[in-house]
Amino acid sequence: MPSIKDSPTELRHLRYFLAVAAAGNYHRAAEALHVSQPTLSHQIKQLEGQMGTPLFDRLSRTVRLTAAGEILHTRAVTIMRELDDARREIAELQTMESGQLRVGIVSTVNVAVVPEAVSAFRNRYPKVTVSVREMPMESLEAEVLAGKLDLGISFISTKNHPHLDTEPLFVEQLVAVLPDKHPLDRQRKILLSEMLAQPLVLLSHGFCTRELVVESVALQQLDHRLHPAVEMNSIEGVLSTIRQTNMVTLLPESAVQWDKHPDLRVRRLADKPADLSYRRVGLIWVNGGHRTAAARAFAEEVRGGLVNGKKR
Amino acid sequence: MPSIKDSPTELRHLRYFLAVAAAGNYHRAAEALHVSQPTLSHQIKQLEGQMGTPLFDRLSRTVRLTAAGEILHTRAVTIMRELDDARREIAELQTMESGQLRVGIVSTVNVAVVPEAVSAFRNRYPKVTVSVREMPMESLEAEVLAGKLDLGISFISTKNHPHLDTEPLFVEQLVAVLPDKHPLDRQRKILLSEMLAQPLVLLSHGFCTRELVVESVALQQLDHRLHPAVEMNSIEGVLSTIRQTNMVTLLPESAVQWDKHPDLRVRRLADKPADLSYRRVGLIWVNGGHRTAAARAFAEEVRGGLVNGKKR
DNA sequence: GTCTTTGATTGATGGCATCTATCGAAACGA
DNA sequence: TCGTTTCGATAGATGCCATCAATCAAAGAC
Repeated sequence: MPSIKDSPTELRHLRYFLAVAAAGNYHRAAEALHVSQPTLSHQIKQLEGQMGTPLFDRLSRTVRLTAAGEILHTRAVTIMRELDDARREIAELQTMESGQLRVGIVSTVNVAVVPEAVSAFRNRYPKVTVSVREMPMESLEAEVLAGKLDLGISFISTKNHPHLDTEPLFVEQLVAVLPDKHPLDRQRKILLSEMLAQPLVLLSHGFCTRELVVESVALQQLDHRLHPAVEMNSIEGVLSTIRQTNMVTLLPESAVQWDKHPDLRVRRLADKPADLSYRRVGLIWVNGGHRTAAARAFAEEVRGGLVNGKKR
Repeated sequence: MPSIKDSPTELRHLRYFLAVAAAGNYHRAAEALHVSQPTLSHQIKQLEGQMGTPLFDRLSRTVRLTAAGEILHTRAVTIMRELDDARREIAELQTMESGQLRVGIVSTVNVAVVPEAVSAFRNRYPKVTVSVREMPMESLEAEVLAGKLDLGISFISTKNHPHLDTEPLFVEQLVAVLPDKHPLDRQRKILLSEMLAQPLVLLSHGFCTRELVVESVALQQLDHRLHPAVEMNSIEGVLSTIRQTNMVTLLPESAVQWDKHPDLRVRRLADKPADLSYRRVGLIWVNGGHRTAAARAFAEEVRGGLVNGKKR
């Protein structure tokens, strides 16, 4: 099969064309381009063939653009500038002199880890636009997969989507929260079963932290059914209620900035770790995908905000 | 010398890149491009190397643009459109669906030849902008040479600029112009010397038609010195003066639309042609230059307006 | 006139885009 | 769970074509 090759226009043609137009002279243009003059002649002739008309008037001592040449010249200049711009823009993306970072998180990590990381990241890379969106774990996975998020911080487990790479950050486990001078606080150890025997204030169903409590109970196969005395749909509400009613609650450790509540007592449960439900919180990346420089830097900030897998 | 080749970006890379982005799949893109899939892989990898970052995320069943890929994509689309536009614009120039025609003329040809040609040209190619500038012969030559005019209509002689190609159109020679019932009109023949014996109305010095008269006198080596009775600086003025004073004048034949002046008598001089100065009027092109389609078409109109080298 | 400078032409060469063939991974279907 | 299919990546061979050196022809410059 005699392949009909008509050698399409290449950027090389335009580069040579622009050089000749600038030099007004094949020899000097060839010199500037570090190619031989016959090469230039050949390529320009080829370009003229592709355009269907001469681009230069070969006068005795100089060459000059024809009308068609003028048209191509303005276009070629634009084309070269576009390509340069693309290169510069991409380079800026890598050095994070521009670009955006889109992070999706589940609400519990928004208390300390993420705000700190965002702050540090913004200080270091002020030109990068940061978007942090709090959302349910499922949407988060979907958006990371769809490329709408550069990075996710979510719960990770063995049954995460196979196209997602995960990296554990810390373990989120239940702590007992007691008002000051509560009787349980006098014990050296507090067990989950002891907490469940108390009148409890819990978050409403649907909150993922509430589900964590449910799972913990199920894990211990306690015959207690979970009977919260009060249900509320905000963490702050739960905490205020505890203060004023002398009741207690169970919350994930990282869901609250405890130092803002010095009047409350926070105690780890003394059950064996295996007996406690907990969730690993971690980074979520697309499996084969390119990790944005900004996303990588942000992940580093998040890791840096944690020591030995615990906050601070 | 081991030449350090870093294979610059070519349009081929962008074409392949766009095809992959559009297809979301190397194999289908390769099919659409009529190249093999390994070729695509190789070229895209090369482009990614040039950009310094991956452009596609290779996911399991599909490929997707990275952030850098998105940036390059918008630029590449622009680049391809620019090139297409250039091609289309140049094609329009050739088919005269656009463009401009810049003609320079000496004033004598502006009477009949040029207006007719302009009219015919505009009817045939209404999309082409026509610019006709009347100017002295010297400026005209300079501007044609400088590429500021596509075509000139001027006097031509052996001593025209060596970088100008000329094509004779017609010969402009002196005619005697007499008012009705002037005594000279009764003669079968009128000689230049007889005209010079009359009281003459002539154009002022500086008009090229006046110089033609001077040259004619010099050519015949008549000892007459040229003593015009009246000098005027407009042809219409000369003609009006003749009507009212019964004087006569000498003018180039093609400088006046004689049918607009039925009351005047126009007589060729009966001298041997060699004795008469005359000017060949013709087209002037730049020597090695590209002749614009519009200019060629206009030249054809001019030629068509003349028969046997005479008007009409 | 001679010498220089211009772009065009010619024929040879090697770099690189392209091919075929193959691999390995992953998704899908039974 | 095991083929089967569908991805993209890789390896080695091939041939087109950009490139070069050498040369030519024309036209200024002196």
